[in-house]
Amino acid sequence: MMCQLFPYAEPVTRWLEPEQQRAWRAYVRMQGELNAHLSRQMSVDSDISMADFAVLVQLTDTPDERVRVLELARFLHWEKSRISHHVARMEKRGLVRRENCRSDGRGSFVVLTDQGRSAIEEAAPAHAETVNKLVFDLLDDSEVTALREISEKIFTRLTTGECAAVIARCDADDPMEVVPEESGCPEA
Amino acid sequence: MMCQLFPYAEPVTRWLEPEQQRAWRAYVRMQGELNAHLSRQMSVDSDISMADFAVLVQLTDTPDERVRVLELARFLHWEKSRISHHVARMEKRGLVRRENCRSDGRGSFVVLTDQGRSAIEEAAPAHAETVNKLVFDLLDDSEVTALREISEKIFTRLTTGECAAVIARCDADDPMEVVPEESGCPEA
DNA sequence: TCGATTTGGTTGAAGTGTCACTCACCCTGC
DNA sequence: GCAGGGTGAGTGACACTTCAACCAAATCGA
Repeated sequence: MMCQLFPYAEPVTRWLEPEQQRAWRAYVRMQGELNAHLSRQMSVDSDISMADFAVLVQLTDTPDERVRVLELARFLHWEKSRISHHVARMEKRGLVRRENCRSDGRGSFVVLTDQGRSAIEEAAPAHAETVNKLVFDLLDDSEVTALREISEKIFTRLTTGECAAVIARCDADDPMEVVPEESGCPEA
Repeated sequence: MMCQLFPYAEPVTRWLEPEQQRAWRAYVRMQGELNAHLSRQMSVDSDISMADFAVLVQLTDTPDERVRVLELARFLHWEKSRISHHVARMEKRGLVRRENCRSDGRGSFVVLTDQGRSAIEEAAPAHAETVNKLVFDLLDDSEVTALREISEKIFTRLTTGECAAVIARCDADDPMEVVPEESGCPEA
């Protein structure tokens, strides 16, 4: 459809209804504030960032603690250049290390270092505690379920059909894994 | 499960329960993807960013389309240096203009320009349409309400008591929240 | 009245994310 | 084999965010 911007071109914009408007404003502000708070808390409790944490979680979730760069990008839904830059910075700090892939000359692995492992082991408990304090201590079971369902709906919308096509980044194999994973371990 | 990363340490970390875990992962991924999509769409539909949009919304919401710099920071929950830098960039692009405050020699106003006004008028309908398409078309009334309530709870938690104090940035007079003083001054 | 402190705002440097581009390698059809 | 296209990954430039330091005007306190 064409969202026309010109008054004479029959705008017919679908603005938000009042309750939607309230919900949207509330969500946007909460989300911004929560992100800010989680990052800040993470860097207070440890010397890694949320982004570092996300990378490290993926690595520790992998049996041999090594992941191909693009696979990392797909897991995290990051652009490959972002991964590349970020891994370079993490490597400089000793959290990970790169290794060549023998079976594919183009590829390379990101490998967890001892320092990286201890970094995430230090950060994870505090992060989980923060998430509990800021989110789950406030929500009853039905709200937790609602949060999950709403999030899944929107996420699915974003990663299927036209939206996914627009993204068209690294979504080669995204099976929309709603992996229960059932562990209680920290997350990304 | 071997999630006890500090088996010998007594802190007894509160990990997330399985359903919380699922909800959290879903939320985090949704939120990241939604942000990315909204930004991308905004810059496709117009030549401004989400940050520009936020600033312009505040300006158009104000009767005389001029706001003091720090007031802007408080509304948006941004740091003042962020506002300062961002306004500088927007000024360079002609979206806003600075003006000295005559009643307070230190202060300055950010003023909407014609170009800024037409920029937001161009961007707003498409943005509303995007939000509808990605969010509200998928949710029924009870879900919208749930989203608002959950968001408000978390936001309130973030902006009251110890959390707010930790932030301690520009929260002088935020109309939204009443910060109870009783929490003392948590420097840790 | 005058120094001390607070407040409004800017600046510079460093870390981060994105875009567009490049390079090297892999694979397929011929 | 080998040309051409696809894929894995890195790079540089630029936009954005944060932090700490700074400046000048305003205000406070004795």
